[in-house]
Amino acid sequence: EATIVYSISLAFLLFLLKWLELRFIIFHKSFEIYIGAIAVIFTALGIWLALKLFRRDAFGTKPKVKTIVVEKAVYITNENFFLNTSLVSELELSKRELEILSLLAEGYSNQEIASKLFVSLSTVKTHNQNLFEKLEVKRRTQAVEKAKRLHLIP
Amino acid sequence: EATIVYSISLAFLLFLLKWLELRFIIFHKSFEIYIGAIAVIFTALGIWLALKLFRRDAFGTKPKVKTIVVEKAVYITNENFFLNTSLVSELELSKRELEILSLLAEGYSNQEIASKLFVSLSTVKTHNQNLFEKLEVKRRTQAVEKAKRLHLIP
DNA sequence: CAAGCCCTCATACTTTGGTAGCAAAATAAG
DNA sequence: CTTATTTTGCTACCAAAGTATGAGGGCTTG
Repeated sequence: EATIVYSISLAFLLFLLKWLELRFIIFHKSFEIYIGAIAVIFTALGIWLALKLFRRDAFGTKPKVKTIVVEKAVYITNENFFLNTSLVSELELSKRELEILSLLAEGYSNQEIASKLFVSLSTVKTHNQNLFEKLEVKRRTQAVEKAKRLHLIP
Repeated sequence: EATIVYSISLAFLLFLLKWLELRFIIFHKSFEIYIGAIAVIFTALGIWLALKLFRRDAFGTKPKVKTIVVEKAVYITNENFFLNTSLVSELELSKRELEILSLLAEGYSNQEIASKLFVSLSTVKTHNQNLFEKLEVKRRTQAVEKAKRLHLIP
């Protein structure tokens, strides 16, 4: 589109030049002025063309690289729970202990846990003992509270 | 700066033209070609100047819009806890019961709760009974789990 | 004021939980 | 294979939690 306009403009200008040539042929001394006029006109044409072709706003202000920073809220809930593994190793909690910890948090009794894990009540009690000692608590309810707080369980 | 370059370029080109004029004076027939060459040269100069002046990248492509999405972690903690009041009234939980429920969640024993609230152990036990019945649970640990799940406590 | 609810407390009893100490398998690590 | 850790299990005792039932005082409301 712009190219067509340019072509037409060019043709028109060449025609204008031809006319000027005929008209100012007598002013042989002003040949340089003539050339200068052409230079100026075509420079302007070039500038206009550049602006047109590259579809810039006529003002040519600052670079148009807009940086839009969008803050996306990521809600951290139980859904995206990640085990605090470093703390687990620090407290030297075993797999089984963590397993039992989860079941404690879900409100199961020792007997229920024993049944679920196919072990005896004694075993669960032993695990509890070790668990409470490692977590430095006295009761299962405290263990659950602390474990949740330390992200050991969801 | 660019203006200076332009001026110098213009001067140089005019000089070149003068030289060309002298050299191609014999080719009188190619006067139009000469003019055309000037037109093309100055058009190019104009384009270059426009790009230079308005500090565009030479490619002049589309405006670049950089969208940076920053993921911001929003931790859902006690801070944005709102009591599920409708559920409280639905379950007919009293103030005192909710109070005790919170203390249960924090891992306190019945005796500790009694001391904190300046009531007897019996009273706490009674509250617990009513609480468990209303929440339809059997143990304090289940009560805490359910209460947290139902947003009755943080 | 009587009815209803909440908070309080008590007794007696049952169940569950927690402590202490010990020890045998199973598994992992060297 | 040996050593260390984990998992499992036991007995016995004590502490805490939970159940059932009753009851008195305070407060609100029809």
